[in-house]
Amino acid sequence: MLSTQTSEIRPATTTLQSSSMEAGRQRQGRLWSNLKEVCDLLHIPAASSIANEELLFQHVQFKTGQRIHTIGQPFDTLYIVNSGFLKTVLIDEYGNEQVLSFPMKSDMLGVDGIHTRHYSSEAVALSDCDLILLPFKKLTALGRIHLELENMMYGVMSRELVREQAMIGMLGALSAEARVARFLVALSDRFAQMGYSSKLFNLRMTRHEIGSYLGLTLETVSRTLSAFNEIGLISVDQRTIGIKDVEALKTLRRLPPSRTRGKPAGRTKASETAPPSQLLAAL
Amino acid sequence: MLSTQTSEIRPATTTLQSSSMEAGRQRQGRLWSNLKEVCDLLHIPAASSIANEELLFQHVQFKTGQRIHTIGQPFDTLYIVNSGFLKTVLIDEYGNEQVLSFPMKSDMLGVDGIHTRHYSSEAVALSDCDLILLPFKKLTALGRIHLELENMMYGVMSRELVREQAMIGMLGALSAEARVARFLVALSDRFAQMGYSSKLFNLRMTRHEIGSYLGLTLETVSRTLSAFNEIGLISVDQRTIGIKDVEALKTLRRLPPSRTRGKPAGRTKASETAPPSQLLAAL
DNA sequence: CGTCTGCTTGATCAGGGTCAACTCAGGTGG
DNA sequence: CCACCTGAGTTGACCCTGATCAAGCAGACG
Repeated sequence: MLSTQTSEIRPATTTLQSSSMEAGRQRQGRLWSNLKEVCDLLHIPAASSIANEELLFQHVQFKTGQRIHTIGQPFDTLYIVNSGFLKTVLIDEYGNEQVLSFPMKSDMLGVDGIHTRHYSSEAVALSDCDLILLPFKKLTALGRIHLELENMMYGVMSRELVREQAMIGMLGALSAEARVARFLVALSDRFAQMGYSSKLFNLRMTRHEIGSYLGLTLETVSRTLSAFNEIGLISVDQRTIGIKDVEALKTLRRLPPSRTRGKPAGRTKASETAPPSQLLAAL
Repeated sequence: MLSTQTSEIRPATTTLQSSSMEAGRQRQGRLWSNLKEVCDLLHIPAASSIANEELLFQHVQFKTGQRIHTIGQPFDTLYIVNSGFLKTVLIDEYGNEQVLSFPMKSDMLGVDGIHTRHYSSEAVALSDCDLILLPFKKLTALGRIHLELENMMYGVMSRELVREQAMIGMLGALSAEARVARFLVALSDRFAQMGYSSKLFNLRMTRHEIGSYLGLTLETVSRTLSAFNEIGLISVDQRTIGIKDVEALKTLRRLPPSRTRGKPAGRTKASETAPPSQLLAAL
């Protein structure tokens, strides 16, 4: 499913269209990347690191719907997304899914497995994907030699932590409209930084998955998108989203104008700057 | 602002009541711990590590209400809680607080600062605290020599990540009653593992802070505690909580019996096991 | 002794969840 | 090639959980 729009980079172990690859080489019919390429992908300097051709990391392809790892499975490798889109989910005691993230290019997967030595979440490909394998042991050993790598590791984990903190903040304090709005903005930014259009893009996930991610029902997501569409903030056509008014989406405030406030004594005096914007009064 | 309580780092150079300290030694009128003590505190083997007396980490005391670090402040050190209770908070664009965690003994603070080199959250002492300073640079350098330390670092960060994932799952899927119930169970477990009573303990935080942490209002928290009290799950007297029926608290299911479900095709067939328990019908 | 902060409890309201009907696109098989 | 089926998405009607507003109380503190 979704294969129509997936497209994306598909190294297909068979014919290797190196054109679509930013980096990589074949060996034994598989694709490999060296340390420098991995660093580039992660946006880290990789300064002194020699483009060591002996030090190669294997790529692996997953097709839409395939599981990268499951909950409880023994952990031993991290993954970097080279191309494609995924979701990570938690499964609760009743078998319900809770989406935790939508990893895409340059994101790292599997970090949650380090602690208990078993993955604590499940990762599934939402499109055909190309991932780079990073055997954890090997990686930490390397980190001791190439300090940029070590920094990268700490940095990536910290970044992930900050991301989740922001997520908690959002779930704890924002209205449904605000959540959806920020979700769209975040996606837009992400696509931009991957070199795609930030104004027009395709959602790789279902309304249900978005809802799970945002702590909402799929109906609410659908209704909210429709509402945004009606007031001209975006255009919606199935999975295709057009961003019309980023600023409005960014500043869209929670409807409950307070809560959890310590002292309204605005810390950043920027408090009252945001426009009143009862944009969604139309609802 | 708030300078009354800020004051930062106050190593209590004065009288040193070593009684309340589990480990540490004086030097220049300050308290220090060696690597082994730090490892013990974090529950990591610390096997080969020599009880290196040259390698000392400084303690710092904070009084109730003091700020350990603030958002945006340059990052250079991590903290381990040796004693006391804290909260970490995010401040949104309107000055509202969002509680992220309630760190206590053996928890690590400041990890979110690694990525951007600036703390992205604020930590405040909810009681008098004793923290151990871990200069990040020094720590990573040490990690390259003492591999247990390195492991510890990755482990702690991963653990924190898993904790936040669970938090996201909770905020995204559980009812108010279930959140409060799980919060109490988690606290109970935590106290137990610190050697305190798991059946009777004092909340170190206000209803408001609990509410913020759980994504609820203080009124809802208060009402829920009262309800638990009435049906005999717990006893409540101000900040003092007595746990009466842990099991009920643990299995207390979300009231909305579904949502976010992918396919009811129960993965773990344990789906229907939990008791129907409309425990709170009394509400 | 007045004030302030934390907590409890009640009354009211609405955001968003639930249930349900319907449309649409793609895939399948006769 | 088309009928049929399935899953995604949209939309409406209804209602419940939990937020909001408000009043009152108790302990801490100057």
